[in-house]
This record gives sequence, C-alpha cells and structure tokens, in this order.
Amino acid sequence: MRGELIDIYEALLGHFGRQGWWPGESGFEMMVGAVLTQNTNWGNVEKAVANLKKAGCLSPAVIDRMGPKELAELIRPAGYFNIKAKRLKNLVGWFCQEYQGSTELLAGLSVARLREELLSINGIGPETADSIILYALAKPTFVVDTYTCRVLVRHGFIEAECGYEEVKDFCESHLPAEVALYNEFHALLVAAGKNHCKVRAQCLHCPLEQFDHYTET
DNA sequence: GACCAGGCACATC
DNA sequence: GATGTGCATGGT
Repeated sequence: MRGELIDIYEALLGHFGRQGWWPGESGFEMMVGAVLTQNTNWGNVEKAVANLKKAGCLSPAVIDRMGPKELAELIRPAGYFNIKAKRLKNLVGWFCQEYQGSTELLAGLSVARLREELLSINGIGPETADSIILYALAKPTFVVDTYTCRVLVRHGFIEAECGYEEVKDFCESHLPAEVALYNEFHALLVAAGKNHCKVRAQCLHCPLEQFDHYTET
C-alpha cells in the first residue's frame, strides 16, 4: 500500500508539527524573501532582510528608487547579490508600476493571471511565483521545489523526470485546494527533505516509513 | 576544504 | 528539447 498524498501530509505533520511558514511580517517582506531564498539557505535570507529593515529600505517605493549597486550591498549575505538585486528591482518595479506597490490590489487578481504576470518578469520562475502567490497573497497554488520532487519520487508518486508543472498538477489534483493545506504541506516537505537523512539514520520511526516504494537516493 | 542551501536565465549543442 | 554553467554567501 502506497497511501494517498494526503496521508504523506498527515504523517509529516504528525512528526514535524506545524512549520508556521512563511516567516515575514508583511506580504511585501514575503515577496522579497521569495526572491532572496532562491537556491539559498533561509538563515542567509534573514540576514539580508534584517539589513534592508535596518536601512529602512524594506518598502516597495524605496527599493524601486534604489540603485542596484546599493541594493546589492544590503542583500549581500543572501548570496548571488548582484543578480538578486536585479531580480528584486524587476519584481518591485512591476509591483509599483502596475499595482502601486499594494499587495491588496495584487491579491484581487486570479491565480492564473498572477502566475502569468509574475512568470513574465525576468528572474521570477515558477517556484518564486507560486511562493509569492501562496505565501504573500494567500491564494491557492501548490509550491513545488527540489524537496517536493525528491520526497514524491522516493515514494513512487511521480517520476523523476517530471517537470515543475506536472508535479504541481499532480499535487493539486490529489488535494483539496486550500491555502492553509498548501502552505503547511510545502513547508513540511522542506522539513522532510532537510531532515531526511538524519531521521533515517537516527530513528526507526521515519515519518514516511509506513509508505511503500521507499528507496534511498 | 568540500559540500549544501526553500532557482533562474542564458549559452551551446 | 536537453544539458551545462554562472551566480556567491555562510553554516556544517
């Protein structure tokens, strides 16, 4: 018995508990964090966000006006700071120009429209777009990342060759479209991905051990 | 010192 | 269409 996707969720929730994502005090801070965390440890993102706050720069209008060099200096701890400064400027420029830097205005759009617009911005790929829609705007779209794929492949839910949209469609078609569920599940998959080896090594009660198709990779 | 971390765009074949 | 590469800091 492989179990259903929702069983994986329940097992992870039971083991790791609620993750409380996304860390951030405002929708805009979450948008910024979504770009800064690209291929980057969250601890480093927090340092960069703290720099922005300390400098009084964590607002759409300020970042929109800043020079890319100045912005890059502030976000240096997040790594890839030059490219991320450009990406942030692209995102915030669009946000200010089209939506007056208002997350309320942005949240008025449909998920499909938001995805289309976000994906057209250079530097915003599918995971960043979905993270913004789900976490900053609280609208239901499933966020896929490397951990999602790793865990779901291990348990035979998807093929290793599946692309982003395929994995997303699979998850959305096997779960109720609820923001709170999508939110928590993604965070739990990250926790599972991070803790996987440790959990397997140290305990006989890996949260997913009950499921078949379990293979070490 | 090697390896990894909550990706993405672009060049090349 | 698939595969490879640059981007960069900070923790383990």
